[in-house]
Amino acid sequence: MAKTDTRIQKKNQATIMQAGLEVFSQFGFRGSTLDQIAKAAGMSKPNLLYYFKSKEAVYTALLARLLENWLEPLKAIDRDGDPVEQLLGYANRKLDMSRNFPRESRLFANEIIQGAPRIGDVLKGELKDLVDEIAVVINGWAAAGRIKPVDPYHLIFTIWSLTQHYADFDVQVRAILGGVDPFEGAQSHLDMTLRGLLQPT
Amino acid sequence: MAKTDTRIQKKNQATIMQAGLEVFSQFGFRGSTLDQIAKAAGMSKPNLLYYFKSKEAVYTALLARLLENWLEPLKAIDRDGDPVEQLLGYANRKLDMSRNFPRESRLFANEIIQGAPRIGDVLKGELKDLVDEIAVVINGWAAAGRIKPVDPYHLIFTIWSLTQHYADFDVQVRAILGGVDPFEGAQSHLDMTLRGLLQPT
DNA sequence: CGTGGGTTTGACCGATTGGTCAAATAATGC
DNA sequence: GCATTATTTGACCAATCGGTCAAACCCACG
Repeated sequence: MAKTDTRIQKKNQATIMQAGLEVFSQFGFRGSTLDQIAKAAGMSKPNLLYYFKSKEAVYTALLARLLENWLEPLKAIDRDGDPVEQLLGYANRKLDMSRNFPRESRLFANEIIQGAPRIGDVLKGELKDLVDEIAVVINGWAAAGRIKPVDPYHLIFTIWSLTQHYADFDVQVRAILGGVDPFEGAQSHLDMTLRGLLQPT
Repeated sequence: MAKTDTRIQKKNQATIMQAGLEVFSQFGFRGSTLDQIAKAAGMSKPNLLYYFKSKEAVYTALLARLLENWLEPLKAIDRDGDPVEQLLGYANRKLDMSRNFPRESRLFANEIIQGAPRIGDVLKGELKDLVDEIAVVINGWAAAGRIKPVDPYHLIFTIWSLTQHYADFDVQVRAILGGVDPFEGAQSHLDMTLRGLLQPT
């Protein structure tokens, strides 16, 4: 029953989620309409609802998939690696995600700005636990003198904001840079910022 | 004709803009409804439309007021002052705005994320000109060895993202910090980050 | 007072919203 | 080939959307 996903089912579900990502990331949940998503997916509204039982179902499916990819880089930090290398590697991975998946970043940003009504529990649960754990590691690094003493939580916020900014505020960044590719200079500037903050003198 | 704004007119216009800020900053333009705003303003929908001729009029009035306050701190940078002091002062002013006017920040964030359909011209015009001008000043500071050599544009983006993050992602920040006040540690961490990036060795 | 302006709102409008349903169509297994 | 199932959609629904309008209200000022 649950395993009978046809080729065509998989394809249409993927198409719908792609279309939903496009629309939701631009207008947020309440600002998006099923007609918009159906049109972007190239199918009729009833056909869309044949695969997802509601607008909310499309949205939560997108959020669920997103959260997996979102937490992954944080988990990938090597607690036994070189501190500066690990933290810069994490930041660069996040920056790559902003470059390659800007719509996912904006979908997430929209959800948070609107008060995270659907993922507040994840933030206070899984995400907080993960950050708490990393914070202990970072505090250990600082205590050992391997990085400068920093507040680990605000360090994490710093990395998040610096990287996601290029996806979420893409329009503004490009308006100011003119024709220059934002990600060209972003990476080296990000590295420089974090090195200045972390590297022991 | 244009000067006959009664006491009650001023009061109701202010009430409506307050309510509009509350609603728009949470749901964006398309996700907000006139009924919501009218209810938040404690008046009927036709009464609201007696003071603003459309939903769009409320929104653009809010954006116009916002943009003034938004550009002001950037203009206030003293081109002849101490570089590090001026840049840290600017960052701290922006952080104060995130603390004291988080809804304004989220209103702006919503508009940008959604592609800035109503203020794209301001971004590419007035804002870009202002940033270009500051960039020249910063490059001058760097050339004189008064700050480390940095890309002035990405430096500005850094300040924007670091400060606005605390308003725009407030829910996430508080979810992770638990009961701790975010702005407690934010300011010193921000200062440390920028000093590490700017201060010549 | 009372009257003329500014103010407020209930009722309503056409358009759009999320979602349903029965019927038509396409694919699949035998 | 044919029947069965999966897929697709036009037509439709109640609710909500932004906005209108005429009538009621209120409040100064003579």
